[in-house]
Amino acid sequence: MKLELQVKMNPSLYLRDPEQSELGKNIIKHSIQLIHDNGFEAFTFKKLSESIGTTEAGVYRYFENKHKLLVYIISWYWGWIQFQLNYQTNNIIDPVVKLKKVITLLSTNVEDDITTGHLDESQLHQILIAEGSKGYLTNHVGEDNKQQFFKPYKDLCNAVGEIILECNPNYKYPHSLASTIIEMAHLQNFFMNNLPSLTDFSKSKDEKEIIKYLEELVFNTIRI
Amino acid sequence: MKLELQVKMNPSLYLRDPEQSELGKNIIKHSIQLIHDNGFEAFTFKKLSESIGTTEAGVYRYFENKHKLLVYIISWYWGWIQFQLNYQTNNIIDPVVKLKKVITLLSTNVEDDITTGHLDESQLHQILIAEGSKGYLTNHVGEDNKQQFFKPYKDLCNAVGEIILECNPNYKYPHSLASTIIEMAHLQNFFMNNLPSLTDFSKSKDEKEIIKYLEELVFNTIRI
DNA sequence: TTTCAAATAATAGTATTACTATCTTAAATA
DNA sequence: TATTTAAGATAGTAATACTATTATTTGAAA
Repeated sequence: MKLELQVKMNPSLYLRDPEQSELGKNIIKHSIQLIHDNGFEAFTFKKLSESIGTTEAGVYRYFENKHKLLVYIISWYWGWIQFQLNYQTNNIIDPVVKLKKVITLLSTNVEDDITTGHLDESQLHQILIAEGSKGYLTNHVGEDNKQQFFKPYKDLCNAVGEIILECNPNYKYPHSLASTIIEMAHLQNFFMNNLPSLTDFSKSKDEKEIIKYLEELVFNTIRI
Repeated sequence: MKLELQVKMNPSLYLRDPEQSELGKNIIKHSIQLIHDNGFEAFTFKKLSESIGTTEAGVYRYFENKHKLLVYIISWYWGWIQFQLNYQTNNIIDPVVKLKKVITLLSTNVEDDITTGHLDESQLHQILIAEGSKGYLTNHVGEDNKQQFFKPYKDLCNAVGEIILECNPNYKYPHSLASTIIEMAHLQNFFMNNLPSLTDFSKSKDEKEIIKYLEELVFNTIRI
């Protein structure tokens, strides 16, 4: 059985809800494809519209600019990860097992029953690795934050922080450790594949190594 | 006494060596100012040339494009940090003390005798926090890497990895831990000031808190 | 002292990017 | 049937990211 998952998005991110029309869905789908293939810098609304078979103006009716479209995609991803986290850790009592699940979830492309139909979650994971930080590394991060653009990321960070506290209620830096896990799950992957000497995974190039590294880091840090 | 420090730069980064002329030095100086003030996205060679009082073509004689100029600045910064590391840990025997010095060096703007005359190292530190990862998060990271653009970063990562191994010769992930320290020293600072709920430093907004967090993380991880 | 090469300044121009505006057509809805 | 609404088609603009050309200055070698 396949289930459809709807992630609720911040309406300030778009001008017209892309989930509500074929063109909208195509904008998201082709954006993911293009950003994945050529990177965010090379991505333009012109190329996107050509790839869809519509006009630039057509895209601009949905998104004000490409940055908001990127943040939309990133938000969707974090919402999806949040759902996966809840789903996969549901009914698990041991917080250590939970935290291990989280680390694995953040570090790998898990194939799953829960699908969204039109989106390629594996490509999304790759986009997050290479472009995720560009969502907030701007000079307008303050205004974006006021508009709640980063709420899904913060919610996830809080949820992971909660699990950390379940493991060790006295640990003083649950949020920082959570954001460290999330960011490093992606960055060590990027380094492993692109600048391998910044990691110790160059031989195997295996995500499992990243998981082992992060587990050791986390559980030693909180002294489990 | 003030000493002049020359950082040796990769010649593939520039067309004409900016250290060898007044215009060149002005390009670097004003680039740092503009990128610091408005961010890398808003930075253009047009604005830069206007700020210097030269023409766009004048800047293009020194740098092929703004990305190479950014990587130049980043490389210079890591070269300078490498020097600071060697200088500050010189004659220290205890590797734990050394590693603590490194964490402090990466997390703060240390005022120092060693100066470069025309560059503002404190602004550089801010640029690295907000723009550092944009140096390698591109779709041409592979080619840039082949041209050794990231050597200063790798050298630093190796040096930190060496100190980690001095602390615990059996630790399995010295490079990954080193890149984690370097990246997190910057990212936790960015989060603290821009997305504070991703950290546990929101009350004090004090770099010393980041140092404490990283020290605990590192020394628990390597089990000291 | 001349001369000659190199750096710089001044100016112009192009392709692409990041938009905005307008007008028409097609489809859905009341 | 009338009327919104979305989408398509087309045009246009300011800014960006360059390249090219020519003229002027400058400093070092002959």
